[in-house]
Amino acid sequence: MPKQKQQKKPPVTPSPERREELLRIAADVFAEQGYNATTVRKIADAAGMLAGSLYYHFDSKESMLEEILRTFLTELWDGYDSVLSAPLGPRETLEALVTESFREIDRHRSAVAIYQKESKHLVSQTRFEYLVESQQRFEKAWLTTLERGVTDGVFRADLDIRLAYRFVRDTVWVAASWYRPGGGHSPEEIARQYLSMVLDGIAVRT
Amino acid sequence: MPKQKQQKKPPVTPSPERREELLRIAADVFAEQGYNATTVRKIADAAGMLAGSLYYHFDSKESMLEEILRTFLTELWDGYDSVLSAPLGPRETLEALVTESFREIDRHRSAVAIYQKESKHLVSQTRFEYLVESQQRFEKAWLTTLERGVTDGVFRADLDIRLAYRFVRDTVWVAASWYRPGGGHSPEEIARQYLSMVLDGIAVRT
DNA sequence: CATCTTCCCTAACAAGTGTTTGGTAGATTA
DNA sequence: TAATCTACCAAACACTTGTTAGGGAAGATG
Repeated sequence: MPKQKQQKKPPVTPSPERREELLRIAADVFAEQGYNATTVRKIADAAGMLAGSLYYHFDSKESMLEEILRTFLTELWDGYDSVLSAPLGPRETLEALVTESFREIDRHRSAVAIYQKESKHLVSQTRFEYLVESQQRFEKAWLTTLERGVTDGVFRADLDIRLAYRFVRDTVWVAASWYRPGGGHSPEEIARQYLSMVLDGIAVRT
Repeated sequence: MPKQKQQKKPPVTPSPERREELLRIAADVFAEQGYNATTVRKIADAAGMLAGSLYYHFDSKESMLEEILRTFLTELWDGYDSVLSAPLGPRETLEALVTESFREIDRHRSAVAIYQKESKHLVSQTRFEYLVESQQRFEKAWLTTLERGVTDGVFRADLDIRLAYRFVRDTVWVAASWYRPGGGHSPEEIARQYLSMVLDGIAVRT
């Protein structure tokens, strides 16, 4: 990171559509090569322009990353909140959350991959504090649902609830690393299969 | 990557013990900050020396990464091979593989974390071709075990076997991202709980 | 027509990158 | 004691990095 001066926005007004398009391209490169391994020149290449031209649209490389992750999380919580505010039982809530997660993976595959790889190093920067907040809401939503399920007798009571949380969480989100849209499985179909395994296990019932 | 000339080893002979120690340190930094974000100066700092001094022990930064991953995979396959060659039923094989995996996470936490984050970009380089080979053996071992289980009637036949494979695989290895040795749970204890969830699910049986 | 706006290019910058070269303090060996 | 070896330092190297400044082509607007 060579320089860093003030961070005032340029007086010019780039079109939001072009911004979105460039962010989509940048997200794909970030996801494939990793944020740090991705140079602005690679992004510019993929967009068919030169490195400096990106700075007509964005303040910095880091701003692109932030906008990608923030857009994703905003949309994610739109979906989650509507699920969580619905009058569902714990099992139905879990099913809806998992399904919604796979839909988000389908829509924001690259952003999810970036989030998983980079969020851990980013949370220490004040600029990315919203990642921590989101993560806490996320954990609370899942833990509450699991606890509710145990209380209601629909989830097993003999499990470490925090371990179960991480189990479900990781199970769902790592799918972004191999999932490819249009690969025969719809998000709903994958969600169904995953839920079948998470809820009932892969062993035959005896 | 500024220069790159011949790759002949130095005529000097550094002690293997010191090499191992430095690799342990490097692995920790790689795992925490990511390979690309880790500069050789950071590694040297953590080791209490200067950047150039590392080159007395290693050819390059990439050599360190390769040796870390290769050491890990070698030991991993030592464990896996002894499990796979044992006369076990499919369920017992799966249990043993999962347990062995958590033991490896316990022993090579940093290497596992590095492997998960970086292997995807590395496989395209000829230097890291052994990663692909390992991954193929890995997939074959797991798929065979799962198929054997379906044939024997101990695993459910109504599941997409490749989805189940990724499910089990990811479930196990992402644990390296949060697992901390000496954190109350032994590898065997975590394996037991994970197996309970993977095999029987988290829902109460009705 | 002239002016402005949008969007990109050219060309450079300063800081940071992995790596090399030559040297040297201290222990080990002859 | 002298020679050798081990493990490091000091200082530079060629190159890459994110970023900036100034300019210009094409279209929209007056």
